[in-house]
Amino acid sequence: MPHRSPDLATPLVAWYRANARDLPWRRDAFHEQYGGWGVLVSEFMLQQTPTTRVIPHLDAWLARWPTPSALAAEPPAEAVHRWANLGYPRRALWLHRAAVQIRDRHDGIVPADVDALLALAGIGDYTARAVAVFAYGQRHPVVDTNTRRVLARAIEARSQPGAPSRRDLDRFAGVLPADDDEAAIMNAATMELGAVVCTARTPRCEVCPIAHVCAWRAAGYPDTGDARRKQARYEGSDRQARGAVLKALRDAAGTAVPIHDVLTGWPDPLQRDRAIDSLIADGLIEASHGVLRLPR
DNA sequence: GACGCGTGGCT
DNA sequence: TAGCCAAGCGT
Repeated sequence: MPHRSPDLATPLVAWYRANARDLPWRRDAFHEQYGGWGVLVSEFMLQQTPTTRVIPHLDAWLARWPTPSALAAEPPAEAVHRWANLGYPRRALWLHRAAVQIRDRHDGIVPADVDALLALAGIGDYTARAVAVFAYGQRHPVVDTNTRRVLARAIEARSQPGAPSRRDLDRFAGVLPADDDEAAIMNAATMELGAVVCTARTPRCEVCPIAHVCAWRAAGYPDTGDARRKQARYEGSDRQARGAVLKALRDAAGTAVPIHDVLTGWPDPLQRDRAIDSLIADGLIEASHGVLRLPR
C-alpha cells in the first residue's frame, strides 16, 4: 500500500518565487508585447535546444515576425534560414506551418484550447499545454523531461525517469494545486527545479527545496538505471550530412545552389545523395533544374 | 513503443 | 576526450 505523496507544491512554489531565473518569456512585458505567439515561439525553440542558445534567436525572431500572420506571409525558406543553428530545422518548417494554420483557422490569434493547439503542426502534448498554461493561465499538467525526472526521484525513488507516457500527465495533474495560478507556477517550478537543481547528471541536492521529502534521497540515491534511449552517434551520421547540406543552403543566403556544388568532397557520396533526397522529402529544401534552394 | 531528427557546450 | 545532455514531435 503506497503512502500518500508528500506536498511538493508548497516548497516548490516558494522556491520558484525566490529563485526563478529571469528569462525573457517570464517577463510581463514579453506577454504584453507578444502574447500567446511569444510563448508559442519560445516553446518551439526550447524543444530539445538549451535555453542559453534560444534567447538571442527568440529576440530576433519576434522582432522580425511579431505575429503569426507576419510569419505566415513569408515563404518557409525565410523561417528555415532564420532558424540558423538552433538544430532540428524541421521545427522551423512546422512553426511556419502552424503560423499559416493560425492565420487561416483562428483569425491570426494563437488558440487557447488544448485540442486546437494539438491540431497545429509541430505541437504535441508538452507544447500544447505549455501554451495553454503559460500564455493563457489554464490549469493543465505541463510535463517535460525535467518534470518527469523530478517526479521519478521525489516520488518513485528512481535515479532517472522511465519512458515517457501519457500516464505522466494524469499523475502530475494529481499533485497540482487546485488554483489555476498556483498550478501554473508549480508547472514552471518543477521544470525549473529539474533544469537547475535536480539535473540529470550532477544533482545539487544540497540546495533542493524538496530534499526533505525526496524518496530517492531517503533511499540513499540508488542507481535504478536509465530507461532513456541512447542518442545515436552524430559523427558520420546521415543527420550530420543533412545538417551540412542545410547549412550550405543557409549560407547561400536563400539563393539557389547547383546541386553538384553542395558538399563537394563529402566522404560518402551515397550518404550525400541520401541526405539531399531526405531533405527534399521533408520539405526542407527544393530541387529544380539542377539547383537546390530553401522551400518557397 | 521505438526510431530519426541538429547543434554545440560541458565533464 | 568521447560521450552525455538539452522546455519534443511525427511517423
